[in-house]
Amino acid sequence: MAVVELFRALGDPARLEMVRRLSSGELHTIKSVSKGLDITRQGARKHLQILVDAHLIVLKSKGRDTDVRLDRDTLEQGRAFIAELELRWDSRLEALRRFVDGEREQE
Amino acid sequence: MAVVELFRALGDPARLEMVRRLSSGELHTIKSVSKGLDITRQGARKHLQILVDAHLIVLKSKGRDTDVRLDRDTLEQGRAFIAELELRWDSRLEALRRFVDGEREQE
DNA sequence: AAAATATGCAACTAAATGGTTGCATATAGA
DNA sequence: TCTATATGCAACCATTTAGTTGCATATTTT
Repeated sequence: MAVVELFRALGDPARLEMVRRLSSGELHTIKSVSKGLDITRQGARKHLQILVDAHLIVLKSKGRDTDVRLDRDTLEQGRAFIAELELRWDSRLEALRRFVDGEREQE
Repeated sequence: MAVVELFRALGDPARLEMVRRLSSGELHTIKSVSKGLDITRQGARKHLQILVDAHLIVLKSKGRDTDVRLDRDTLEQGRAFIAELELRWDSRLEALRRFVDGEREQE
C-alpha cells in the first residue's frame, strides 16, 4: 500500500519541515530546502530521496542546481486516506446509534 | 511537533492495518485487532503502544481483556495538517499567477 | 583558466526499530 | 479449584535508518 510509504516519509521531523517549506513561498533547490536543518548536505539529500521514493516531491536538474517541487497529488492521497478512515469511523458510530435505537423499539 | 509522531505511527503496514480495522465495524480488543497480522502477540502489542503514544488509539482494561478504540480527533489533526499544506501550496500557485498577471500589466 | 558552487555516490557507524522468546499475572469458565 | 485465556514486561537479536566523512563531477562566475 503506497500510502504507508507516504506516511512513513512524513513521519520524520526533517522531512516534514522540508515538505512544509516546499508547500509555501519560494521555489526551492536542494540547497535551499536543506538549509538550516542541522544535518549535512548529504544527510539532507537522503531525506529528499525518501520523499522522492514516496512520490511526495519531484527533482528536476536545472544546470548547476536541482529544483525541488512538491507533488500535491500525493499529499491529497494521504489526506483522502485519512478522510476515508474518519468516514468509516463515523458510519460505525451511526450504525451503533441505529442499533441502540432498535433496542429501544423492542421495549 | 506531535503530528510527526502521528505520521510516523501510521507509516507502518501492521499499524496502518490496525487503524483500518479500528475505523470500521466491530469493537476490538488487543487480541482481535492483532489477529492474523503474522507477528506474535507481543510484537503486535508493541505496535499498539506506538499508536497509543501517538494518541491514535486508547486502551481501556476491561476485565480479562483490553478494549481498543480509535481516537478520531488525532486522525483529524493529521488530516487538517495535510489540508493546511495543500492550502499553502494552492495559495502559492495563486500568488504566482498574480505575479505573472502583474508582469503582463507591465508590458 | 581558475575558483567557487551545487551536486552525486559509496562506505562506514551508531542508534532506533521490528521482531522474537520466556516468564509472570489476573480474570473467566468448567 | 483447576484450566484456559488475555494480557504485561523484560531481555535479546537482526535489520533498517539517520547520520557522517571522503571523494568525484559538472556548471557558473571571476
